[in-house]
Amino acid sequence: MGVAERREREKQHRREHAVEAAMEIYNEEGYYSITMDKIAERAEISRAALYLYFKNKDEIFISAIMAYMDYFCSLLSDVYDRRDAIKETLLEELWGCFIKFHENDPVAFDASMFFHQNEAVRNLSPDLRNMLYKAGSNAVAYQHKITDYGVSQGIFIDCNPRILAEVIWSAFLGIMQVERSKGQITGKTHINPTRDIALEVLARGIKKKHKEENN
Amino acid sequence: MGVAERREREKQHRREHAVEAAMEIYNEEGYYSITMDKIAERAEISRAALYLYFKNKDEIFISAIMAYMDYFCSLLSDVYDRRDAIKETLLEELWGCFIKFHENDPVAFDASMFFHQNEAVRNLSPDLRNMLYKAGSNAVAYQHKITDYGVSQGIFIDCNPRILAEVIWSAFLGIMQVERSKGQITGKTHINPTRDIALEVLARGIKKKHKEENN
Amino acid sequence: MGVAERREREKQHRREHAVEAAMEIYNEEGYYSITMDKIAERAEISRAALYLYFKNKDEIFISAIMAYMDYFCSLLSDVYDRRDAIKETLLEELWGCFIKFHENDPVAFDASMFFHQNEAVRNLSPDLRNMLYKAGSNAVAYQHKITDYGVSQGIFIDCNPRILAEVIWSAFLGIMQVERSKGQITGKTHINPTRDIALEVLARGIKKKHKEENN
Amino acid sequence: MGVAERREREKQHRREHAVEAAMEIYNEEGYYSITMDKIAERAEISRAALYLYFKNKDEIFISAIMAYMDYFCSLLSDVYDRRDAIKETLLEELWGCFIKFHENDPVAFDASMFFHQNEAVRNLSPDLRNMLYKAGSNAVAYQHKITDYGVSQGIFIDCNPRILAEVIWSAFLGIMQVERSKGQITGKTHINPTRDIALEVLARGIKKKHKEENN
DNA sequence: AATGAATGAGGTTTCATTCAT
DNA sequence: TATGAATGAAACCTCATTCAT
Repeated sequence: MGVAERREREKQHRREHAVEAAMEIYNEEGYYSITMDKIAERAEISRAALYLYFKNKDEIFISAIMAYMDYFCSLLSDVYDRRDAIKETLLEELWGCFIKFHENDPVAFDASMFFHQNEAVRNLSPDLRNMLYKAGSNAVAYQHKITDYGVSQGIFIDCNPRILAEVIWSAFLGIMQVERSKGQITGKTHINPTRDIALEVLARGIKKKHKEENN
Repeated sequence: MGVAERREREKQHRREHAVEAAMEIYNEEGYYSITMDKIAERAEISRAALYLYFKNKDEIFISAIMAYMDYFCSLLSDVYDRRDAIKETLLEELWGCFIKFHENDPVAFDASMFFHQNEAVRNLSPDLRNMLYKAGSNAVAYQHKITDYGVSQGIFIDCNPRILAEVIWSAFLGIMQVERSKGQITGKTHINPTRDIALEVLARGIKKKHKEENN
Repeated sequence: MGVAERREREKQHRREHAVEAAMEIYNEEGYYSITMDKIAERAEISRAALYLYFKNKDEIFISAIMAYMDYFCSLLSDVYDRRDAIKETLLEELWGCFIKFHENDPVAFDASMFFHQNEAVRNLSPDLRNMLYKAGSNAVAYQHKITDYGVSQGIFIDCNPRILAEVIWSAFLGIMQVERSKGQITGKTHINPTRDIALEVLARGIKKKHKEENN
Repeated sequence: MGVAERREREKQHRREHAVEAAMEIYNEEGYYSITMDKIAERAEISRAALYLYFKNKDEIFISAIMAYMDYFCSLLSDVYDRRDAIKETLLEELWGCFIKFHENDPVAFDASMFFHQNEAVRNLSPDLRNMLYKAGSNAVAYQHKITDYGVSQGIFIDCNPRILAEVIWSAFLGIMQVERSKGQITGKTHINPTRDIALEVLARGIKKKHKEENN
């Protein structure tokens, strides 16, 4: 029993090692430079051993993404649960989910986005593509629920909540990508002023002003 | 000389054929599915001949992007030149540049963005990466000039124009990518409402209200 | 002692399980699709444990074949023992051995033939190849004895009994293989008419007609 | 033109080289020991070059088989065309087709049979499997026509010609396989007496005796 | 100038077998 | 005794690029 348990934990460790290795390579050289060879070398196991833990190359990557999407969903879920208490700062809280998601592990965030927007998804096996799609849908659904609430409560401007959610998402994505692309060239990432001003812009545009309301 | 000229023109034709072929493949199958073989077949040239016109595979793609970036710069330049006349709708005009850039050739737009944001850029030869960077900088510089003008004229909120330019750019990028990613999954692209509401949000957030100013 | 005995019996059980598993896979997917993994899974043993019972992969298969060859020899031996009583129908009885051998376990029959005719035998270890060869020789020897008797008794045409035995053997083999190959393509196996007519042809060709003799 | 022609011929040469190499390996080590590496080495080209001439590994082998099946069909077709002239020795002529087929290139004959009877066919791509199937059907059709004629003319015993064709085919196959398997073990192949006696047996069994007819 | 031919380098996956526990 | 874990060796295939003609 103790044996089985320890084994399971070790196995889990190695899986994680492999995933970390893959992520490091992703970060340093990009998705299409990931090879089983490189992962194996970094994780200090044989190439063949990787196939003990993962069915194929894609699964290594996807399994990391899934975990991060779950984390993101939990953030959103938390905000939604506290919606009545945080009514006044709903947009900021929502924005905070993205920020936390990103800051918790920027590389994993990148990777998640990479797979949601990139052509790479086309070449995935149907199984994995489906998993990915479901995880994505889940997160999107939570966002809709939050913006829906914001609109219904008169906190956000009166427009289709789905589209509103997309605008916020888009803005965040765009900012992160611009930052990332600059980071690639200059070597520095995370220029926070952009994010702050973006939130300000969003806030001005999305939130209904009380004054406006009172008129 | 007439001969040399004609030759040059023919050469130009083939280059264009190759570039178009590469773009078609990019659109249909994605960047990482482009192969010299496929380009050669579509362009009806031999694979070896491609190396007469381009130094290597990447150059084919990059040369297409360069041309489109030039077009984008010309759009921005035009707006900048008319800045005094269009002061009132500066944001809309700027936004319009993005829209035109995108609608003129969505595939080329995609491709441009792909290379600016994607890891692929890291694996480019320094030469090409430099060209790309310059073309990008050029466009960015124009955007800065426009937002700079907007801030200085009290049309936009008072914040770092560079960051403002990035926010606009980010928003547009984000929207396009969300649309594209949805297109990949649902088969439908270009849900205009998102773009419209995004502009509205941006406008509310970025433009200084006269009322606000007069107070 | 009781313990040792029980252990031995258990060991024997597991060996049999493994052999059965191997045969099932052979039947469903073919010899070259047999893997230690699949055998282990079906036999509900660990892959490593297979190496406790068998020296290597081939031995599993071969040991099954050996058992079936023994059964075949016993059939032939029985016919030979009754040779005087069944003189009149010697060919039919001989033929019947093949039929029984085949029908008792068509898969094992296939497997036996597979190894006797196939290239696979070349890649066996000398040890195993030898065992196989001896088992085969044994069966062949019995057949020779029977045809020898047939010729000597004037029941069969007067020709080298060894060759006669081979002709019968060949005919049966050929029929089975044609049937099997048709089975692979049409999904139906065992078209008995072929076998029946083959026997008729053989009988006409091999058996001396009494009339002929009396003339 | 001369150039293109010569190129084509050279290409043909190399294809043949590759096929020969594959066949040699087949002969020496068996089908499942054929690897692209070994073929390339023997044919004195690079592994990659093989993919210029053949789509994949199987195609190398199958293309050889197809050629031999065509040759076999031509033999059968010739016999059928001369059927009226050779009525008396129809069985011998038919048998002769098998003999020639086999003797023209025993290895190729083996290979043909291998693919028709072996499990290997299951793992073929549908395309190749289809080609193989058609070539096989063609040969079978010819055989049926010949036996059909034999029965209708009262040369062969009165039974289903399709089955008769199969019996002949089976007999030949069986003989060849027994010979081959002996060859594998003793190193000698082609024990002609077996074939001769087999023909005699078949002839006695299949051909209607004039005496029998006159009675 | 143009191209068919050739290939080196690299990538993913499979599997029989060994070994520490 | 039994097994989960690990791996070396090998197989197939792809593709950007070079080269002789």
